[in-house]
Amino acid sequence: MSGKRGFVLRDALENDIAMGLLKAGERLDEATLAQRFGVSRTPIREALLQLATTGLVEIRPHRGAVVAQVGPSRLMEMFEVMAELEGMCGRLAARRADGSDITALVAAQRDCRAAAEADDADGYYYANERFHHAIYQASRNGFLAEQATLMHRRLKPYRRLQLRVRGRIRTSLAEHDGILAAIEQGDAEVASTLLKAHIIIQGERFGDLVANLAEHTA
Amino acid sequence: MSGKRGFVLRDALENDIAMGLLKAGERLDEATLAQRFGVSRTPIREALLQLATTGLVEIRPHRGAVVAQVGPSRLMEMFEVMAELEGMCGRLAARRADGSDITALVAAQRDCRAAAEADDADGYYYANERFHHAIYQASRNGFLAEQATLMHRRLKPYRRLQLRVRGRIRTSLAEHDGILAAIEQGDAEVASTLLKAHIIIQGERFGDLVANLAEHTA
DNA sequence: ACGATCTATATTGTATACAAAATCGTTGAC
DNA sequence: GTCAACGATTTTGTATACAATATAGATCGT
Repeated sequence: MSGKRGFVLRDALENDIAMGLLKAGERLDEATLAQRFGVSRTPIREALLQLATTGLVEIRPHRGAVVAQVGPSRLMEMFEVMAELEGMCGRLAARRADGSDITALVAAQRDCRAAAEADDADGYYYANERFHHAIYQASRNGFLAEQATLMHRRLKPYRRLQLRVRGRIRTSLAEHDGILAAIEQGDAEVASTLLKAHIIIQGERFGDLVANLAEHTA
Repeated sequence: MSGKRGFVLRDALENDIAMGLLKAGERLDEATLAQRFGVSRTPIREALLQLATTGLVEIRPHRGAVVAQVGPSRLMEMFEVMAELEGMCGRLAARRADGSDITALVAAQRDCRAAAEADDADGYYYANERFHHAIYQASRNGFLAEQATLMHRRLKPYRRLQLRVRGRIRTSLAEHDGILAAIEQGDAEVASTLLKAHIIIQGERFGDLVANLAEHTA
């Protein structure tokens, strides 16, 4: 009863968390999940274990798994680290990017602009993802690219929310222009600084969002 | 037949890899490991999965797990990232460290000096570990501290080897002095720069070691 | 009536049984 | 004699069965 082998389950759960289908703090019952995906508990447990290792869920011994609670302060910490990693990618990219890297970056930024002008939030989301991934690649440090991609995935759920913030897309696009220019010109420190700011701003914006939300629900 | 629950197995395997008991590229047979630890395959599989997620072993579908092959170039990439993370820890520590953080740092450095003067390589290894961990803590970014600790663990096997290099301990100790001073004085950029260099040098030294080894075996 | 302890239930953790896939050895053809 | 294809064996992947622990409910005592 399954072609659902390996990484598929993990991705599915990851996506459900990213999409908000599984809310933070929610219990992840193995039997229920097993039934829902039509597999036994074993592969479910393996998927949960992987998600726990990457920090998306928390497993307490004999007490089951829950979607990881990431409070605002923890989230800020994560964005702080992400900013540093992206800054590093940018710095290395400025030094090491070759023709094909630049081509990919320019193409991604073109898509970003198109989506922005069409007011297509989802489209911008994906184009933005490609843009950043292109920077990771351009760093010419495969390990760094992997780490950055992992972090990116972990922050996905929170990033997604705050793209809806009014005017954010336009600002983001402008920031991309600056970053792209710095990388093209090989200006490592500027590229790093701009990228760091680009990410940190997202964290701060998210902080505002959370504060707002807390106010409304309180 | 077991109080070996949870993280114990993972730690044991991790340690075996770090100690070189399990060589890079070596196959990790589930049945054999199960017998060796006196447990069934299930917890072994869980441990391997976790190690795979952190990158210490590689699992190829239906083809079993092997200790991850880290070539010299890959290793350099990892040290490059580690250097950036440590640099970040240092920068934040210089800004945010409080009295207890400084106390821990000074104590760790005292132990380092004692071990160095006694020519105790193992002792220095552990004191050095405490010193760096103290910096992670002092960054006052819990997430960053976790990430840095994880990276540290991943590089453990390689770090250990190159501490034997002649004169490295003395140099390392001197570098610690500079780093400690910068953090105490709150000089964020100096702390960051010194720490980055401190780590990168290790990567380069290891590069020399590998080159030397390759020469001898070729 | 409130609280604590003991028991029943449910859920996680581990072991075993079974299925699917890959490896290795053998056999057969050219 | 070499290479390829087939089959036997080994090993991974999944399901189920069993054991251990935590949770919740009920009973008893104060």
